[in-house]
Amino acid sequence: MPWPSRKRDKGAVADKKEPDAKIAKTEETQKKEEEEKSTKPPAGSSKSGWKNWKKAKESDAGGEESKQTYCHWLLKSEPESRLEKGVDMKVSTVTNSSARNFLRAMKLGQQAFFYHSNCKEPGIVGIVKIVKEAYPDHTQFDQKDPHYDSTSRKENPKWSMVDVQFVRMTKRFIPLSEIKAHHLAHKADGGPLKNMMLFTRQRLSIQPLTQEEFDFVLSLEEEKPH
DNA sequence: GCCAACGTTGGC
DNA sequence: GCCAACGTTGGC
Repeated sequence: MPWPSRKRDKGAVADKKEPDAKIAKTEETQKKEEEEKSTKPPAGSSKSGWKNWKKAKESDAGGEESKQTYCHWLLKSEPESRLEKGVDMKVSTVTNSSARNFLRAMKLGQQAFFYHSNCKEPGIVGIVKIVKEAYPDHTQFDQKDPHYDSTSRKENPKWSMVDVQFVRMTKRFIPLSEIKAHHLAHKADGGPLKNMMLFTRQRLSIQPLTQEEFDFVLSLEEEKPH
């Protein structure tokens, strides 16, 4: 049986009960890396990979998905164990430059919905906040780690992670079905959830939310379940 | 650089 | 467990 492809995920554990859960994230495609490199000043480039990486992060802000300044997020997590290379993957992400860009756009203190996916009742269960912005995921350099990536170099790490901290559970479970019903209604009447990425980019595991989307979804916790 | 084949996500 | 959606890969 073939192992899942290496590009799959970098999942460190993000158990919501844990105060300093780490969410490891996405691969940068080689192409992207090259693009980023080309935006850097050619001289004096004996800077550390880390600095280059940070710089790339800043220069990356012009992409189509960064036109808007996002200040809230939705993080998908599978509540049940799924084994990958014999290791329990609590958080995973797609190999996707969008996911990577979003991860890196996360700012200290921003809040994110913690969403349970791939389970009987998918939906939002809680709120976490970013306590450490994107930094290289050390597991990609650890040969014994299931996420070891022989093609990633320390000077230019392919994978990143952020740290999030549990803030609180939502006052009630907010099921996907309910959010979806609003999304459909809002598509017709122009309401705040009309473009919500949970539906327009259904497979993206790290998604930004606008202030309006965040506020609206949060307001649902005050309502009676539907 | 198109696009068919393929593989995975994740709702149902 | 099925399969639609959709991202990725690779042949051309």
